[in-house]
Amino acid sequence: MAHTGTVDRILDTAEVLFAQKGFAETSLRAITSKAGVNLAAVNYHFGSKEALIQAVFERFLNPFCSRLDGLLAELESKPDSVTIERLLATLSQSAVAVQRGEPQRVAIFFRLSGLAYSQAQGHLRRFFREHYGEVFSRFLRQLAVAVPDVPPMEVFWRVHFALGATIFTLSGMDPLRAICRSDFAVTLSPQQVNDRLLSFLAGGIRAALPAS
Amino acid sequence: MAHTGTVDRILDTAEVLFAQKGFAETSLRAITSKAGVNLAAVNYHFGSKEALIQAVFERFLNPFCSRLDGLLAELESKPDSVTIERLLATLSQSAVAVQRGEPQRVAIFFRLSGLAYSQAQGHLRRFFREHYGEVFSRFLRQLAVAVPDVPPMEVFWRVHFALGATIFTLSGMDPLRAICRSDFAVTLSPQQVNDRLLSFLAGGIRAALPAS
DNA sequence: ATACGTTTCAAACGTTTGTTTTGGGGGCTT
DNA sequence: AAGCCCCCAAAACAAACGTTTGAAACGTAT
Repeated sequence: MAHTGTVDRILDTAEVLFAQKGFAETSLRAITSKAGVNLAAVNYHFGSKEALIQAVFERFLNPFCSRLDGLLAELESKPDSVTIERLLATLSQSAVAVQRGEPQRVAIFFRLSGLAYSQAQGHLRRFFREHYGEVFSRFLRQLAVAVPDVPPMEVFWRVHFALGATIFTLSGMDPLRAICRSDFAVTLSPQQVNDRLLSFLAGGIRAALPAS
Repeated sequence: MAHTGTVDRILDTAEVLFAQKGFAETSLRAITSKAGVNLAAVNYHFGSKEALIQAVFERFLNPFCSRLDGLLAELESKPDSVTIERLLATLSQSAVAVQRGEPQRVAIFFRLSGLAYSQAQGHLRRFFREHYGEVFSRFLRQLAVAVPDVPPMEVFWRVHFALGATIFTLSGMDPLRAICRSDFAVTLSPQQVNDRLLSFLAGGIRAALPAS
């Protein structure tokens, strides 16, 4: 860990602080002082705070999406074995693969995604859709194949329901685990929480359609 | 609408602006100028910006929770007819009941809740738990009765999964409906989205437990 | 050793933020 | 009328923000 460059030290620190407190609530001074670099380094290397935020996302989403894209291409070659569980596992696997070392990196990633979604900053939503919209559509098409008895539009909505549950859960993973420990005297690992989430999502996606 | 007091004009405006842009991103000057009141009025009537945020939530959550509490008390008297669908409908009904007039008020409410959750600031989370934790526990107990084959701890987790899906969906209700309209040429009403969400949640809560 | 492009640094810039101050009007009661 | 209390308004306050500046330090190639 010693002797990493200024750019990476800024990204490492910003990623954690953004996830902890949000974008507007995290000042460049807090980032640079904790990272041990000069205040002006952010504007020098990234141009602006907004560009730094996007750089944090890119460092995560680029390897995640390329990995996911590759796995989805594999699945497309054998379409009869595509199930909800396998698709969700593919997502989970892609997220885990890009966290080099720290296991809590996935939680940070989803927490940031939740922030990006809730803070309806126009620039971030555009950024997401332009850069990663295609992979998302690909995943959506695969999922529609996996549940042929659910119309595509219903799949669309249910994927967003599932996305919300996922982001929300992984955003508040640690506080929720603490509540679970104090209320039920049971300490779940993040992996166990993940398993529970996945079965919930699969049940929701497969649920009976509402009587229209 | 004419001639409302200064306090209510501040609350009405703050509620909308907070939901649109977040707490930190909304300045007191933006609120007061749009509300047509003096800048100092916020600190005079509420004491601080933080207190204003809490006041916005209280105006929503107090009637909502008292209404929900009454409906839950009714349900407790006849415990054999308690189902997931009825409990979820009770929630939905309580939310709709406290929106006097504007139907979009519920969306604002959930959007604010999502913001409060994602901005993991201690003061809001404490505030939520202290003021409304008991009603939430009551709802949780009722739900555990409705699904006797799901252990209470699993119910706890699934409720939070459902909460995430709900907050996320109602937070981004309008953008999601726009995407649905452009991708599928179908315009869903908020009520129709709500129906779809409820069946998704019921399916998730009832899903098969993960093979531990 | 000199020159050059790149990176770092301390300092300051102009804005915007939440909050406080000061003073001036109504509407009461005594 | 005088005193009191609640509310409003304009101005000023100190602090924090993102950003910019100009010079110093760096490594490297000529």
